[in-house]
Amino acid sequence: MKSNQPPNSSLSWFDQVFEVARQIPVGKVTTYGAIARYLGTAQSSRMVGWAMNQAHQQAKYVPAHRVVNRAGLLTGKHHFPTLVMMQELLENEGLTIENDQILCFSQHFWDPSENLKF
DNA sequence: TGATTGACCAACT
DNA sequence: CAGTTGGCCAATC
Repeated sequence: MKSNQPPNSSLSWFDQVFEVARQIPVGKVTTYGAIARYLGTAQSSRMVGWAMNQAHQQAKYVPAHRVVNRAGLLTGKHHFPTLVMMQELLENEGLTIENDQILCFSQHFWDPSENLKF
């Protein structure tokens, strides 16, 4: 263990993913690539998904259900306690999901680079 | 200790 | 037009 964990300065790239994910407003969704791109590493979108895997491990609540792939598909639903939990959560926030795909995805898409831009 | 995987995206062939 | 590979950071085997 004891990987290369930074002492206590700025958050790691990994922790920044959780920070951005927590900033997603209710009823909005974003993509792995959008978060990765916001952090400056669009090609690291795979790690965003891996970060979500560790999301439940974080002390802070991370709305991983609001993070989907570029096609608006609930690719990460399989990692939730129940397969329908992710869809239920999104539908509970006013979204419409059909066949594991978010309808009107572009309308509910929330880009951190457009809302969290400095 | 090194190699592999992981909820993706984009470019190249 | 469709299939394959590269890439990034961190964790697991």
